[in-house]
Amino acid sequence: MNKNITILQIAEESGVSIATVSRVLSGNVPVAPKTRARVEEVIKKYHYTPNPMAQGLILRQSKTLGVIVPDITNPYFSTLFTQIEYFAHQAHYSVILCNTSFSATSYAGGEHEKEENYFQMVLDKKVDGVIIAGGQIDLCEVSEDYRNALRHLASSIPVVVIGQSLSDVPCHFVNIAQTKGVSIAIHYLASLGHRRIGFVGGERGVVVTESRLGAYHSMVESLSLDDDPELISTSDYYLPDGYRAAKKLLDLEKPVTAMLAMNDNIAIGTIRAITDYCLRIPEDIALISCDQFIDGTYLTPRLTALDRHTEELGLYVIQLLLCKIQNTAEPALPDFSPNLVIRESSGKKLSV
Amino acid sequence: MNKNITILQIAEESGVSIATVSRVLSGNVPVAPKTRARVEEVIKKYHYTPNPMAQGLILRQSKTLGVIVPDITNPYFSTLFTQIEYFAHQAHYSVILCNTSFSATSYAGGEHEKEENYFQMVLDKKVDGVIIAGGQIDLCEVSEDYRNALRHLASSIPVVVIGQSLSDVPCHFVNIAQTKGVSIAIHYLASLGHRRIGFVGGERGVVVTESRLGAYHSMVESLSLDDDPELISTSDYYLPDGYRAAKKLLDLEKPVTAMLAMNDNIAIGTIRAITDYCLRIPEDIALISCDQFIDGTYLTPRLTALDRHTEELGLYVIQLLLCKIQNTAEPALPDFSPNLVIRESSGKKLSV
DNA sequence: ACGTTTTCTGTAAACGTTTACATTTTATGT
DNA sequence: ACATAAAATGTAAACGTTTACAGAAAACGT
Repeated sequence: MNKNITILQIAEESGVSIATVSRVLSGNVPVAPKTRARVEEVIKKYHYTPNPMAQGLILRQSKTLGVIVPDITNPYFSTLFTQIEYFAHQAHYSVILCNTSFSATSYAGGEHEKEENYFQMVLDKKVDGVIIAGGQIDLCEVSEDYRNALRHLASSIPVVVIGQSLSDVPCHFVNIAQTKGVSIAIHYLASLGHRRIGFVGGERGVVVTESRLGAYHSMVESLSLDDDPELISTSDYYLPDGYRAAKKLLDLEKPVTAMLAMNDNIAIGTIRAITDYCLRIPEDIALISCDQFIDGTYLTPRLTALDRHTEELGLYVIQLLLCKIQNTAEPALPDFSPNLVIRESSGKKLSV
Repeated sequence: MNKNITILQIAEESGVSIATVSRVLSGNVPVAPKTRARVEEVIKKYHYTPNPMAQGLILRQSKTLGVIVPDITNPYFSTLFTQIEYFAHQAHYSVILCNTSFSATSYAGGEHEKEENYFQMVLDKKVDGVIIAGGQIDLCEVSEDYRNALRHLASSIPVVVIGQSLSDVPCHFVNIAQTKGVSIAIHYLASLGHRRIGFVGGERGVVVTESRLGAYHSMVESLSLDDDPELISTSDYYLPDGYRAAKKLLDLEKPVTAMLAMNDNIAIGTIRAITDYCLRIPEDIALISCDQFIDGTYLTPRLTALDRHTEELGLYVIQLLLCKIQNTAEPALPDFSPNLVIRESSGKKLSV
């Protein structure tokens, strides 16, 4: 709508060539103080900033990043994004957020856009780098199409992926061990005297679920807890799924005394289910959640949960990406071991 | 990292001029079918897509939109964003998400970036349009700086703002009445026999809070309910705030029999507080939330809440913005009246 | 005052497109 | 077959920058 003011007009108004204007803008090139002052004044007067498209064209960079997540409505991803965006902005990058799939609740029909399309999109957009979190990378079996698309993307621009490493794909994979948290939680429950611990929620075929299951099993073995396939009740990651999964556990002949919920949504569903069976938390059933996005302090009961350090992860991946783009030294990998925040829901030591 | 393939190479390989290639790309210009086929083949072979910077430079558009929100971690904004991004993507726009402030919990220190800076940023980025939701616009008193910045932004590109109208600012303001929902909720509670209804949470000086307070008061008057300033317990919008605000109401000498929580977070905090006082919901206190982002079906108790139609709002604003950009007819304003989803927490008719 | 170095500034090409205009090719009517 | 109209294609300018290179001005030593 408004006339766009260009470097040429700045040049004319300050009586120099466009090259000089460009030089005062760039800052690190010698230009006579007197000239610089004059030009800067005119720039200020018109609030001039260089057209990023023209700049991008010649500099071959867009100062734009892509972030690809499945569902920004999920607190895990929005927390991650918040960190990414903050530090990107500090470094004068803006970020395009790509939301590849709708959560079933947020859009009638639960439509999905193929992630591969978004890979191509950010490529076409000429973003300077991409961060990918969640989606197909979280599946144990990644499709060949996805693999190829990711390889293609990563061979053009720096890509940081939060998830399992894929061989032959030149991304920087940041893989957070999901096993430690589960071990800590189970260990804690066992220390309180629990022998039958239910595993609630988490989709099969998803890396997190499977590795957590692995940790669950090895803890069950090493602590000689009840080893019963019925104690595993997986489901999707949303609230209603958790509700159903928990019910399955409550219908067992030999009841569980503790449950490990795969995330806060599952935990809320589980609370609902336990209450429906007129049981109390933690008196009848102890509960621990593997995430803490909702502040467990204020849930009823106050929820014991694992803190996954999502903020630190976000900071790390954006730093990593910027380093890759600017070819500087990579930051050290922080310690992402989760810690257990103990509240009400896990209860006290069982009296035998 | 990879060699970029340009229109020139496509032209050479298919033995035509770059103009012809450009024409087959554009689609709506006559080009001999034989030529078109040949060129298309080469394009496909190289997966060529035009450089958006070069295109943007000459076409004076970036096919990029800006969305400015205070906190993407808040389900209201992430739901809104999901819709916006989906339809933007369908229309071949990508969207830059600007998160102007950190929620106190998501970043140590709770830093804030001035929204005005982001206004300038999207302007510098040459986005084709902007959607603004939340932030200063939600304050009853908008600063002059903000006003000026917004005016400046809106005089350059199409801007859709979800919030109160500001005179002399050429934005399209979408203002959702917050009063209706409150009226419905209070009316319902009154119909159950409640006379002392508490107002929990919501920051003073914020438009939503004040207009809801207005609705509250007029309902209290028209239904001759207890009119007591002590029944109003405002606070911030986060969970711990709701907890504190609810406690204040519970400490009253003459207790409330029902509470209206300003959103789900407040409601969860309120549940926690009521439970801490060893009171039951809804038997002792009925509760209604003004939002429903968490699926109230699975909370304990199942939460009665107002559905604000946030998805529809998202769809509407993105449609609106695209229409403004493309100069097509505006969509009709949908009916955003919230509806009350009645569940457990509001209870049954009081026995007198 | 004059050559020489140093510092500053201007010219012009390049980035990869789109499109008005000119030109060539093809189709049409006789 | 030929003039003419219609259709397809090519040429070149333009979009707004950055920067290598060249040229001008200032600073310096004698």
